[in-house]
Order: sequence, then structure tokens, then C-alpha cells
Amino acid sequence: MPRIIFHIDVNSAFLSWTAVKLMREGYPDIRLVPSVVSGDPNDRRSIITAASIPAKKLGIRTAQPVSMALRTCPQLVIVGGDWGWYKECSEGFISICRSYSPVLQQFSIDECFIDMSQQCTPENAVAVATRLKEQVRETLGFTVNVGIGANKLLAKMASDFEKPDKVHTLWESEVKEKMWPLGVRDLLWVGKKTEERLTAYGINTIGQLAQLGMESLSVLVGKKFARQLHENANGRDNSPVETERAEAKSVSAERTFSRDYTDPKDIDRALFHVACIVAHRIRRHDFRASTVSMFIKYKDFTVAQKQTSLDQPTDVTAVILNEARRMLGEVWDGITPIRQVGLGVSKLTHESAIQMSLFEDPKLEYYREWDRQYDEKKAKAEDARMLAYERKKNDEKKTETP
DNA sequence: TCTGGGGTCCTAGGACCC
DNA sequence: TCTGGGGTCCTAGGACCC
Repeated sequence: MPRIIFHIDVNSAFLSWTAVKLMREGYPDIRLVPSVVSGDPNDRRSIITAASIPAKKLGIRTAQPVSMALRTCPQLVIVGGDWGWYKECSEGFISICRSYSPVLQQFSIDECFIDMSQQCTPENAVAVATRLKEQVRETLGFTVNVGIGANKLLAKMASDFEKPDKVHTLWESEVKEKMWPLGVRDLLWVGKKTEERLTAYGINTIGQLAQLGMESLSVLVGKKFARQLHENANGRDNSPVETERAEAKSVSAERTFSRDYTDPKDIDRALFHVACIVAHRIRRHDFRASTVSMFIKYKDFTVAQKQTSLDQPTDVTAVILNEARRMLGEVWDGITPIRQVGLGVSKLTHESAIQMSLFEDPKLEYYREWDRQYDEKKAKAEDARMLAYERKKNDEKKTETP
């Protein structure tokens, strides 16, 4: 039986979702005009999170600074994001996809793979995918692209063909015709650096890459990556659709300042802030971390980083923060202006720390109590937000159906 | 024009052990 | 005194994804 995989991708997800919300409030459809979703539009440092198709046609791209996009298109419509709403849209989208096949892998907030081998045949796959896409549009109000292929790679490549609101196939027999003429950059896992290396060697298309000998490719990108690129360029991929969500391997948070900071007090405040976020997140998932890392980014975007291993895994904010502070002292001269600070933890386990009361820092109990109060405050704030959100939704329903 | 925030995986070199 | 080879762990850094 042939494998049939669908990759379903929401078209300009955050922008489409924002458009649906705004239309419910009576605004025109921002998908039809040059528009973008960004962080705080007033912050000169914010970048574009999602762009409409008309905006993309003008050359506006995701991850571009908002100020730059405004120069390209002064009448650009800029809207802020709404994470609660995005989560709701994502859940609705995933649940429709799941109703087509239980073998579903969520790849990101707006993308998933489903294994349809049991549910359809190569002959009716396009019809089934079209039904799925129509159902999402009719029920949720936004469009998706569906890519169909014999493996995840081909399905994902196919969903990236013409957008929006399209179904494309990329069967193995179509690889030469549909995939090989594309530039190497269009292949999954080929980013800017790899593209540069390949084109410098005269490899411009996926087809050329597919036919390049393994020895030459290994010299260019390393043995392991070469093997993967070679397989992928030839349309081969045997990775399964993973239905289990993998546990996080690391948790991190970072803050970019509105201007570059040199005052150690400002840097420390930011470090404290991100330490609270990271430690709270790992406690919520009942993790403890054995490695703490921190980095600072200077205004020229160079990064200095440090990481350190702990004797015992911890979830205590103060312990994590103190390690980060110590490392900051080691990497920063105290003078060079800093643009961004970040803090992360890894080597996560669910083991509880071995209690060695004799050797334990007597302050730890105090720190833990501080964390408990912090978590409680966060939980209360979250509850209040949820309540307000539900109330708002109910009010909307009432006005819809008087 | 001036670049966010959150992740994963890989490689290379050094330390240390047998 | 100087030498080997393999394995594992750690840190630093880089590339990619959305």
C-alpha cells in the first residue's frame, strides 16, 4: 500500500487569523490589501511576523523590520497580534485535520502532517484534500494549502507551491518535473549559508544537487547533512508522522532593549525578568534543569555566550539567576553596549533534586517560597484573563443571536 | 533599513577515563 | 618517560525551522 501524506499549512497564518477576527468586528478584509502583523508597531525594533499576499508582492517579507516595510509601502496596514485568538484558531484547524486522520503530527502552530494511507488512494487524494481545505475555510474562515506526497518531505514541498487556498501533489514520479527545476534554497533545510556554499560550487537547482556526488557534497556541508540533502533532493524521506509530542529539551527567554544598554542595573533587571519567565515555565511542566546558559548580543549582532552545569538539577529562580549573573560577569566587560540578553536552561529531567539538608543552602527554602508566591500570582492573573476572555466570547454570542 | 522570540540538531575540541 | 586508541561528557558555536 502506498504511503500518502498530507501537509496542511495555513496561508499567512497570523495575518489570516487576525483578518478573521477583524472582520467579525466589522472591519474590511486585510488579506486583500498590503498588511502585516508585527510586534509593537511603535517600537522601532519590531519586525514583521506575517505579511499578506499583496504585501509580499511588494517585496515585504516576514522578519523584516517594520520601519523598512513602511518605506517600501507607506500605506501599509499594521496590526498587532493576539495570542489567545491564534491559539483558538490553531486548535480549530488541528481538530478538523485530525478528523481526517488520527495519525497527525503538529509541526508548528499553523502546520501539520497527517498520514492518509488508510483513508484515501492516490486517485482520490486530491478530492479528499480539497474537501478538507473547503471545510477549514467554511468553518473557520481562513484558507490553507494542502500538499500531498508519498512522504513528509514531498508533502511539505508541495504545500509550498502556489498559494493561497490550493491543493498540490508531489508524487515521486513528479519530482523531476516539479521539484528539480527549483532553486536549492527551496529545498527544506537549505538556508542562506548552505545556499551560498552550494551556488559557489555551481549548484543552483535541486536537480543539480540531487545528481551531485556524495563526496563533493560532504566536503561542502559535512557528511551527515550531505546524506540528508542528497536523499531529500531525490525526493526520499522515510521519517514517520510522529503523533506523540516530544517533550521540550530546552527552555529559554530573551529580551531586546528598545535602545542599547550599558548600565549594569538595566542588564541585571532584564536578566532577572527572563530568569523568572524561564524558571516559571519549567516549574509549570514539572521540569528541573541541570544546565544554565546565558548570552548577550551587542549592537553589531555578535553574541557572547556561556553555559554551565549544575551539581543538582534545579527549578529555583534564584539559583538559575545567580548562575546567569556569574556568567554575565565573565562574558561582559561592563562597558560595551548590549542590545539583547537571553537565558536558557537545558538537560531537563523530572527527577526531584536529592535533598541533602546538611549541605543545602539555608536560603533555598526562602527562594522556593518566593517562587511559590510568584507562581500563584501568575496563575491568578491567567485565570482572570481566561475569565475575561470567556465573558467577552459569551457577549459576542449574545449579540450574534438575539 | 537595521534586523524578535522560541526552539532543534550538529560539529569540533578539550578533559578525563580505561 | 613517553606512547596508543576509544568512549563519554562538557562547552562553544553555527545552521536551520516557524
